[in-house]
Amino acid sequence: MARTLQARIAEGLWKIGEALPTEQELCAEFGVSRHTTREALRVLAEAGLVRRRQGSGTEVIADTPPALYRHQMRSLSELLDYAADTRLELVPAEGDPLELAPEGLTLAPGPGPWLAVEGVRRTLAGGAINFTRIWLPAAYASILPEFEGGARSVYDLIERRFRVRVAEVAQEMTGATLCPRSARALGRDAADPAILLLRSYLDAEARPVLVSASWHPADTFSYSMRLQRDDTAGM
Amino acid sequence: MARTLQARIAEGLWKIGEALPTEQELCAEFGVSRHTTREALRVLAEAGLVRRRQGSGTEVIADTPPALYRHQMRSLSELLDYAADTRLELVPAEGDPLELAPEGLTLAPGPGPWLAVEGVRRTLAGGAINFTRIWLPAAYASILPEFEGGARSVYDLIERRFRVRVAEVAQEMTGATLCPRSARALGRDAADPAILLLRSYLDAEARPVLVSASWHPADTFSYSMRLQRDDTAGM
DNA sequence: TCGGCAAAGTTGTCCGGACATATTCTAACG
DNA sequence: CGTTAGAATATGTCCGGACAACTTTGCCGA
Repeated sequence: MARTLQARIAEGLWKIGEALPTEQELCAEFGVSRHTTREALRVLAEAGLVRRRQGSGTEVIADTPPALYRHQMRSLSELLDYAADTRLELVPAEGDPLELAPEGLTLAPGPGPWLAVEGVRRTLAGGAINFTRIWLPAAYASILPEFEGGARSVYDLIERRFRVRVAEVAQEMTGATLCPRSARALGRDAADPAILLLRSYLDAEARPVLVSASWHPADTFSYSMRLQRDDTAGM
Repeated sequence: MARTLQARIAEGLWKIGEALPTEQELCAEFGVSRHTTREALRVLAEAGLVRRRQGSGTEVIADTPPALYRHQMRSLSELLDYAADTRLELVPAEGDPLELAPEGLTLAPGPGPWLAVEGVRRTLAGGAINFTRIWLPAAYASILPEFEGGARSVYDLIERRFRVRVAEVAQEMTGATLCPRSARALGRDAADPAILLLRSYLDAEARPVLVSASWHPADTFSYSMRLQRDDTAGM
């Protein structure tokens, strides 16, 4: 039954934004109980094709199942293979925070001014991994003294102290060269090739909670991920 | 009820690998109908905490909900921002396929020999994006004449022709330099910095369907992704 | 001892009903 | 004409039951 309904949606019998027949009408058409109809609609909702609202009805929100491949991880520390045993020591960045942003990074003018801090992420043995610069709303500045660079990350600390919640992370990698500042911090040449990794941590309303940039020397950069195919259960 | 059961699993009342009480026993303990019990177990199964098997019972497979953050995409072409308007022309690679594998890429000895093909991916305007080398089991060689480099990708073609299904993609990016072969193809210097992207397309039994490596000049490399937090529905 | 078969146990699917809750519509009232 | 209270409508949650499908177990016969 779910397959039949999906086929109908796919061929446009009900278009996106339109309402599906009510549960009772579907029961009558297919000659099944409400339980069976609800199960079919549940599958469609889980596949992201319809949205159900109590009292209002069932609306089509997509005509093809989205998200065929997914990459999932327990925590953001798995985003890069930052082993848990790395340290980051942060100091205030010199200069205008907005001027320090690399090309490609736009700091949306938030409710208040931005604050920039920076430092080198190292293994416990002391080897440099990257040079990181973090921008955060100045309202969150009070967490910085608490940050020891150990287990917790800056965004995690902000989430706990300020009752905000990161809902989405946008990440971009580009090829670049080390800028003078990062080259100095890493003990390398400013012209050395590097991978620049930009990240924006956004809350549910897409307001930035934290923005970061990290420069990785190209010869030590590594990133891996596994994507699993999602067989839109039940259909 | 689902929350209660999850709490019990989290505190180790039932350990990973053990069986939960049967539906009937849970009904008796909570004083609810089987319908309600099944709904709670369904939520746990959806969260990835238990696995249910008809006739056998319900087994604990994790004590904390996995996958807090997920990255999902409609198709693998979104893996890299290969706009749809790129072309890849492949020719057989010279030499022993196994010898051509870059460091870090292991070609598992499959049921038969490997075949290697290679080429340059370009925009329709002709600009070079990367140099790609693809290894595939020689049994799939017959699809190569069909590959025009247009809309379809090689793995898609193999899926359609040979009734195999890619279940998982493992991807790794590392900093590197262009090798002599790729430098020649791209018209650059072999010492130029590059990002080497290795991908393995695996079927459900983790057998490789296709393996690829692509060398991207660092100054034109770009990759972006968005991760969404997943609030383990219903709990 | 081993294989096969039946029985018991467990989850999957389906039925029909009842009430709760959220939304939308409508008609009466100010 | 605008507002509001209530009715109608829709989905959410729950009950109790029946049978099907699959797995495991144990008994029995070869």
